[in-house]
Amino acid sequence: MRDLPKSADLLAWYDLNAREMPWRVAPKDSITGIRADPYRIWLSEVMLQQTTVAAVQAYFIKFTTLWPTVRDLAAAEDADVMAAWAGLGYYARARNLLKCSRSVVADYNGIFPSTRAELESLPGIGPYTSAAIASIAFDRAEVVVDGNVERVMARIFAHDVPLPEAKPALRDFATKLTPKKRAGDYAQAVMDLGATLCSPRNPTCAPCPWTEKCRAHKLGIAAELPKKTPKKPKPTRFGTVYLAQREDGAWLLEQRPDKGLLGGMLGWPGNEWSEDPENVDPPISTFWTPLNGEVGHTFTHFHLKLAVQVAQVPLEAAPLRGVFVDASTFSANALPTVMRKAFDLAQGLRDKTA
DNA sequence: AATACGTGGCT
DNA sequence: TAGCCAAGTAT
Repeated sequence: MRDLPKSADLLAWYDLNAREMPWRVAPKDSITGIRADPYRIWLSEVMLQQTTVAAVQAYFIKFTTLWPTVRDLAAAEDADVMAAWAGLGYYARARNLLKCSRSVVADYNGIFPSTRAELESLPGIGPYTSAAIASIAFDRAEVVVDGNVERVMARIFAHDVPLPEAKPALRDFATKLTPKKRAGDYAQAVMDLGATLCSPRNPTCAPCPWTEKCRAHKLGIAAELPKKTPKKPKPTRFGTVYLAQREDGAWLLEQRPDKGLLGGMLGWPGNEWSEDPENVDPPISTFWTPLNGEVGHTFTHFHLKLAVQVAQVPLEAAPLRGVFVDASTFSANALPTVMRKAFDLAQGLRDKTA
């Protein structure tokens, strides 16, 4: 492969244009040997999995304020961590966050391991996150491959094999370009590039430090790459949730099983969501009022239309399922978004998808 | 290897 | 606006 782009050119761009983030060390500090806190890098990288920087910021501040160190997080109540994660999505990440923090405390004396292999053996840390932590927090020369890197490589090398088939080839390209020195800054530089200039829809090639070396730009096909195999259409599933409020204001909620959709999160009792749902007994025997409208929500692999029923129940009411959560303790913000939407609908708040 | 797993923003 | 997309991992 001739005329490869130079990592030094990208690093020079990064030194001037690095985006500020609460978990980041500025390039000038990184150059002088100041390293980011592995705990904060790990936490941010897990939060950033399939999630935008903009969405992560507030959660990161909240988590590091509540739990400044991995020991603090490991000692936290599961329910508090799940509630703090509510709204961020992919809840297995929060469950694995707890498992990982406890493993770091129990097996590594509260000190994050620095090698890629050790990191990847921890819950919730895969090939991308292990390489990101090892390079960014520990200055190891690991090859970091995420969606940004794949897109940038596909364009630089005008590689038109569709994803995911192209993954091995794109990783090989990334390996060729990754420098031994400042690998962490380089990784963050490619990701910044992908998030700003080399964006998915309308890449802004003029200011890119690698334009001249970019084969896709030369061919005028940057915006067409990477190719992707078409996705399957999402089916629509239907369901019903039951919102019961006791006379004293307490709400009837249920903790969902650890496995599966919204696993480990609090939610309203209801039936199983499917294309052809079966009826289920309401969680309390009482007079239920079906609400007008419905909650519309789209998950990764299906659309959901959710009917909502509400009831007021007396103090002595005994639920068949779930537990009453005190009005003083309850916060709709501790619910996953789809459940919060149902609450909002019951409160008469306007739901744009209803 | 293919599928399950959230959400909000952008076009 | 309906679909696409984001710093992936687990199974």
